[in-house]
Amino acid sequence: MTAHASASRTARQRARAELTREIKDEARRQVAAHGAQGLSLRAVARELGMVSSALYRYFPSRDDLLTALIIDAYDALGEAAEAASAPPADLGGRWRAVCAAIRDWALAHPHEYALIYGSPVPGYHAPAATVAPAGRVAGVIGGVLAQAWPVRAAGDDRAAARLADDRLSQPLAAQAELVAQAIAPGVPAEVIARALIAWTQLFGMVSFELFGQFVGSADPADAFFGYAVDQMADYVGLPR
Amino acid sequence: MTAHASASRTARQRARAELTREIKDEARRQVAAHGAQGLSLRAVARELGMVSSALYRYFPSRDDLLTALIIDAYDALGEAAEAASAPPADLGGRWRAVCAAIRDWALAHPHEYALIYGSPVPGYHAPAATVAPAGRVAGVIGGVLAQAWPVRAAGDDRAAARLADDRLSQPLAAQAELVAQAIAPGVPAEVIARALIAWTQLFGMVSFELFGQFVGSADPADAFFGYAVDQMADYVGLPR
DNA sequence: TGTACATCAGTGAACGCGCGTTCACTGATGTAC
DNA sequence: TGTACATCAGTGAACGCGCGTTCACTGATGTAC
Repeated sequence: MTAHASASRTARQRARAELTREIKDEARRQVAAHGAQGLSLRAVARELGMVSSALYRYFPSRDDLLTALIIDAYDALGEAAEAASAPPADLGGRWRAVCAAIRDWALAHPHEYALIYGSPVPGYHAPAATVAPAGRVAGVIGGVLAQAWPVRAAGDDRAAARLADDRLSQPLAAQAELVAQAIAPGVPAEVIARALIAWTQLFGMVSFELFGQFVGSADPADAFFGYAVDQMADYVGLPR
Repeated sequence: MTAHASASRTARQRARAELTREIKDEARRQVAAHGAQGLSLRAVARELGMVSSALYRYFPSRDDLLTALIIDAYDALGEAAEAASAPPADLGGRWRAVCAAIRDWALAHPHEYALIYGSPVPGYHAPAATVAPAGRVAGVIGGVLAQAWPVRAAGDDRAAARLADDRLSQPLAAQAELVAQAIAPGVPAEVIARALIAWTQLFGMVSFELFGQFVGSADPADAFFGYAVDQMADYVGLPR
């Protein structure tokens, strides 16, 4: 093993990384066009000008390729949310920016969104490797809350009074404590419980918009989206 | 045409109605087991002991059979919600009962729930015939609000004060008015807007539970579900 | 630097499968007179 | 009530398709000495 060979990647390694990327890109294109079940190894190979069996050098099965796409989708959405939560703005502004980034990403990549937040693909079970990237968005929301809490605890606002009325059942309190430890240290369980509501509302709303459930009510959804994000900011105690 | 023939159904008509039902039942069983894409006309026919081409006497294509299942699923969920909203209980109790009924139905029929509230089946576009049954659940929620509003408008509670702070943008106000006209006459747009939030939160929460997004946080979801339903009741101004 | 060997990418053919849909047909059920 | 005809349900064979995955292979790239 020469110094050169160990330090830099061989041509083979570069080619492999490149092709792995191209396979995923083409697979993503197919998912974008026809949904998860429209992903076909043969079609990917065809499009890339290779023989279908060659793909097995890169992904051991169709499901593994799908898993890679799922992880990438979680990562892409997580990255968008993280970028939107970057500090310059005030805390309420960051919450709004994160929500908008999530919605925008979902609207721009509807089938990838469906891949991760839609109904699970029957017969496919997400392996453990998808758990960490799936948590990135939750981490961003937790981060905003964790920054907001000390500010709020210092003040003596209306919201704090309302919060005191919340009574969490024992199991919920325990779950909320664990969530706080994981993504929002120092934030009380009552706030976490409210954040879980905001979180489910946000994704419920985005899914409804994407999946066509707003036809006849909040369609187009822009106005309602902005309203809901503001209301939820208020609800979890973020400044307007 | 004899009086007999016109009044009662012929054996043929009875047989046809019966078999149509059996085909849908078997199709539903397949969707329950393998999801929407696991629905195969050939497999349905096989299970019913007939030849696959015979199904075309009952449904002109696979998509039409799927549409029938979707309509039935909306109707089943709508019926469950309607039954739960029946009067004896107080208004807050009815809201809770409706939410619980929706969740219970979803947990009992996860794949049918996914059929109607999950990601749309790619390549399949729901025809107009699905719109009316899809609105039944919304109608139930609207009904509870419509009954609650006069009671609340008469009293002079904290919630009414909070409501006055809500400022709806013009497009949202217009959409909310239309919704009110359709399912909750007399209820102000501000309450409708809040109900839209409760509605998306409810289904977002149910979908998250079903699709596995609560792993690591609100799992099992019972405690959180009860909490969220209470919070949302409060939020839309229903009595505890 | 040059040679012998090991590793790996990509090929091409094949296996075995299930699917939706069409079509000409047989035989049973319903209708009109 | 009985007969002639029309309607309709179900059959069986076929069309044409695409899929995931395996396997023995060739030839290029990388490694050790």
